[in-house]
Amino acid sequence: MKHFSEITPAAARIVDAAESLIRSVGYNGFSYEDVSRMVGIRKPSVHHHFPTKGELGVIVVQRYTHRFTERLEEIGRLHETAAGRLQAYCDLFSETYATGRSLCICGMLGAESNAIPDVVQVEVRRFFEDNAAWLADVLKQGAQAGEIQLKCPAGMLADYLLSALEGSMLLGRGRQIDQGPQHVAEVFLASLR
Amino acid sequence: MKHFSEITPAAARIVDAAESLIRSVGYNGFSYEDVSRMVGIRKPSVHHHFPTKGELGVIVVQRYTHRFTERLEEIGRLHETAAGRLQAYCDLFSETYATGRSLCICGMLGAESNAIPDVVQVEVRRFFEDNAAWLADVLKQGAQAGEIQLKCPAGMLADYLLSALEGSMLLGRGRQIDQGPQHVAEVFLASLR
DNA sequence: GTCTATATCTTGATAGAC
DNA sequence: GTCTATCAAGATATAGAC
Repeated sequence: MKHFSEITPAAARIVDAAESLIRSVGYNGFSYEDVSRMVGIRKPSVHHHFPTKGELGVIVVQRYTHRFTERLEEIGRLHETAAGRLQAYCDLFSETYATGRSLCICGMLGAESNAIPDVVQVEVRRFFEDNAAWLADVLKQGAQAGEIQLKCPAGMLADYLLSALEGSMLLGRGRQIDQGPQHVAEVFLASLR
Repeated sequence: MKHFSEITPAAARIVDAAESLIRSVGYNGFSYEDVSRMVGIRKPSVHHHFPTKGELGVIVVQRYTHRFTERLEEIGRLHETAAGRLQAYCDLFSETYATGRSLCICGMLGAESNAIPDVVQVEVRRFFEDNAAWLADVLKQGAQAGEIQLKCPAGMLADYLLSALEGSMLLGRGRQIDQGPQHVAEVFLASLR
């Protein structure tokens, strides 16, 4: 299987379509036919770039995780305080949800975990581990600097915040409302003061 | 469409199977063939009880919501304090997840919201609204009684807790770990003191 | 309530030409 | 890189017998 960084422009358009479809209807909710329609090519042309659906799924998640990681690094550079970093992190989710009630790719695939190829599942897991570790780190640094007070272990709080963010998107979509992760940062940060 | 309370024992076994399948692989992850295998009858026999998949989905969610509501009433009777009620509420989710990393039916269907029949979506929405209202009520009563301190509006906190619970199941499954909603009550209640 | 048989469509995937 | 043609399997669903 090729690496996501080596894909051609034609393949990238397919990955774009697949990413958008997974966000909206999930891995088991879209087909090669859907992708081909969105990109404007025929089904076998999609298979030419990604022989199996599993390979396509893997590339989608790998590229997503890579881009997300870049945003995390950017947040680290732009914000000095834990509160600032956590707020910016939550904003990533708010912005995603604000775009047509889009879910996090890995939130969607996490729910579908039992019904997707193992190779895709592995990538989803990596995304969550990376995010939980990054959040725990931000919380620990903030506590050491005396900016925030941790009433629970940092790892537990990190998991908790990530859960609330992913869950708020799921809830918002399920309730068919525009209110998604917008309040999560507010409530979470209030609990650290 | 018939009401969930009027289903025959044969139909109930089909609903059991469908509920378990939705929990595990989602609405778009199971087929009538899967149901027929689990129940031990043929596909057309499943259609005899539930002509369309949408009708089956509706009955699954209606029964689930009804049972869940009964548990909420029970919690109201058994526990006097807000903390006790919230802890018992969180335990409902923990117990579900502890059973083979099962998700909440409506958490799963909330994610799949864009890819399920409208009639099912309506039921999912009702479940979330009911739960959010119940939680907001518990929080309000607890605050009035002076048991807990609300740093944010009750409705916002209710949504937040529900998000964290649903999200923690999704996260746990995505990370393939047994740790699910167990810590949510702990962290949430700590933030109210 | 359950069955066999069947219809119709969609799905993921391949062969081979241009 | 894209196409037409094709396939085998699976999906939802119906007809009609027992």
